[in-house]
Amino acid sequence: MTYGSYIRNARERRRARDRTYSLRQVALRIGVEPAYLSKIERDQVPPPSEATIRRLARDLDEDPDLLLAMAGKVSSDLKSIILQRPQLFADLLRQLKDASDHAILTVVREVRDGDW
Amino acid sequence: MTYGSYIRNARERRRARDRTYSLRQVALRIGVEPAYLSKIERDQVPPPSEATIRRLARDLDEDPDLLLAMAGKVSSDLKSIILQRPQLFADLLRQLKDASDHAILTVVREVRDGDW
DNA sequence: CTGATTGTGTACTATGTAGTATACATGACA
DNA sequence: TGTCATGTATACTACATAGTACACAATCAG
Repeated sequence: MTYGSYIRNARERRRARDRTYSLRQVALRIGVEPAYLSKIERDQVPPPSEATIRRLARDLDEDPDLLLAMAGKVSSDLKSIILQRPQLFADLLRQLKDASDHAILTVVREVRDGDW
Repeated sequence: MTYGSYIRNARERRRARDRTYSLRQVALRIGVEPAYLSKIERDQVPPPSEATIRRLARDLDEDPDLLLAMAGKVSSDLKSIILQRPQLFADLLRQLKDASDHAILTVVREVRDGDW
């Protein structure tokens, strides 16, 4: 599923319960022109900026990291974490590239619970 | 140290041993105009594209991840690793944000040696 | 001392990013 | 049945990115 159609789906689902989730009203709340949001939802323009994606995620109650990923973007806070120690994290990520989800989750838990 | 001055330093060091590391000749080898490389080394322009940084890193035998980081960029291969599983890696990186270098290295080794 | 090489100043450009502004046709609904 | 909200088409824009092209003064090498 593309970025645009995912957004459209998410919005329409909410709209079924809450009429304030029309394209125009969402656009108004997140601070963009309706015409622009329309084009976004039909993939007629590239996905918007990180800031706009975040406002959209908040309004639609969606995971910002997921929405950003669908837009082909990595959250800027993750970028700056990597940029602090680029070689270390480069190694780590390349190691984990082909690991299973389960394996990564195990690492996450280990780090969270471990006594470093 | 800034991106530009780091490059200049690295190049001049090499040049002491190898006269083919003049600004002009490096520029020629990596495929940019000398005037542009000159501006890069004096931080008169923002750092070049990822592709150009990689060619520069190769020519100067420097670590591309480090050079990219100094340019404020995250390697596109790391990005695509994250984009495969954005939420998982987002959790992991945020967990490791304040971990010690030692702790991260331990994780790297664990993943490398562990039987997943 | 001269010819090549070096680094740099200045001007310009193409493409991408991230949108706005206005107008319009359609459908809901009171 | 008029008007109000909805989604969309079209045209335009400001700024950033990633450079090129050319000229010029200094310097090094034979």
